[in-house]
Amino acid sequence: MTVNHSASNAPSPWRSRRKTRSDRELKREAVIHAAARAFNEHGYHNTSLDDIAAALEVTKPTIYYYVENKEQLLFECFCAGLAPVRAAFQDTRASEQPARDRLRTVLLRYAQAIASEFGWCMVRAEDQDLSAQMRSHVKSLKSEIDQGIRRLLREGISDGSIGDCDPKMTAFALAGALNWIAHWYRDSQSQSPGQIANAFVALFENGLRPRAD
Amino acid sequence: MTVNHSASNAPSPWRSRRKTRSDRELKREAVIHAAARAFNEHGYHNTSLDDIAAALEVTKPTIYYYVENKEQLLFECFCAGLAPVRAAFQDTRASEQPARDRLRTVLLRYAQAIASEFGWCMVRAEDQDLSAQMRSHVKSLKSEIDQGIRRLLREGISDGSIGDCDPKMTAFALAGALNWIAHWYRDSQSQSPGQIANAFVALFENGLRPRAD
DNA sequence: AACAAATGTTACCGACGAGTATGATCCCAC
DNA sequence: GTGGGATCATACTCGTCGGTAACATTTGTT
Repeated sequence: MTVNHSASNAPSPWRSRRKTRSDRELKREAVIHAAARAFNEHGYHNTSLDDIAAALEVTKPTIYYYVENKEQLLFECFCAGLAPVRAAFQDTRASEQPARDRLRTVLLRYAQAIASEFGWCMVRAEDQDLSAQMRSHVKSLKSEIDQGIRRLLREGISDGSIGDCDPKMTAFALAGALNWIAHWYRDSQSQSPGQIANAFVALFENGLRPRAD
Repeated sequence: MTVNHSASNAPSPWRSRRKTRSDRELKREAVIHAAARAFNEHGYHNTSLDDIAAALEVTKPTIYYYVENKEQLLFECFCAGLAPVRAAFQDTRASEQPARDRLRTVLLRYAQAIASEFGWCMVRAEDQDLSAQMRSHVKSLKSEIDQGIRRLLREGISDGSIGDCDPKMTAFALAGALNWIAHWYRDSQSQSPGQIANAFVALFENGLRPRAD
């Protein structure tokens, strides 16, 4: 399947002729970004490296000049999307708020990450498209997120800000609801990622059962 | 990637030599089932038709004798997994319970469907691996489920069994949490699909905020 | 016995796509 | 102005895999 990617906006750094020292890093990031867009739109297997190259107005070997292979491309997209989530966890570690509030901010940033161009890669990477070692690498990163959520839940149960629940199952439910955003969210949607996250957080906090309140 | 599928149990109807009239339909279902297992384990693109054939101790053209092409194979898996969910909706339509209880039973059966061998196909089908017309077909079926959930939510808000919420966002959150089961659930897990579904339903109904109750 | 339909197999084609060998070009240092 | 590294294109290899044509075998029917 050959696809016309010309619709992508964000012009590539190739058309502008300026030579900085960090030029290379910029271009490398542009490659990752283009890959993310393409994967997001057509899926990993339905995106050829020629497609990505064409989106950058470049040829395939150029891609290989900045990246080892297609697999690493997916991995880099995964990491790019994951970084802000890890940062969110880092931030909450310093906070003194009750765990439920810290969890809320983490989920908010998580939702925004999923709604980003890297969201699809974050959700779909690992599966079966990666080599053994990269898969385990991704797996450990994902597990880190999962454990972080579980920890916040346990802390919440301890400090009384969260009701009694199974941290493992609850973390799965939370992550699942958020990850699923990558399957239906599109930029042009009416709702912003922040609004979506808020709606989700409200649902998870209050539940569906009507409150006497 | 060539994979050894010999570990699959469920012996294929080919080894047993008995000739019923519905033999063909049995074999066809066995093909679908084998495909589902293979897709579930290695992903759609990483599963060749030779792999599926090998799992059935048969050769590739035999697959084509029962199915038009690989795409239809995925579609059939999707339908096979979806059938019990539609049945669940059908059943609730006759019920007189409050909407929250009807929703609960639907979610329970939905979770069990996702945890089945067809779960992976249900979640992952559509995306970009299908032709235009099949994709739209799958899309409408999925939309039907989505609308069904939204309707139950609205009815629950009306009859007072469900608190005020945005039906669209809530349906997305519910479906996402449940669909995600296909990404982490494995047969040998400690929790049964029913237990998982119960935990999820409890979470969604009561929420994380501690109840005065 | 003989034919026809149903079932499968062997052996192939053609396309696509990841990855590479080789060389062209451009820029900078000296 | 020249060598050398950085950057990128042309043109290719090569394996895989979906799909098919042609043939074999079995079975039910008359």
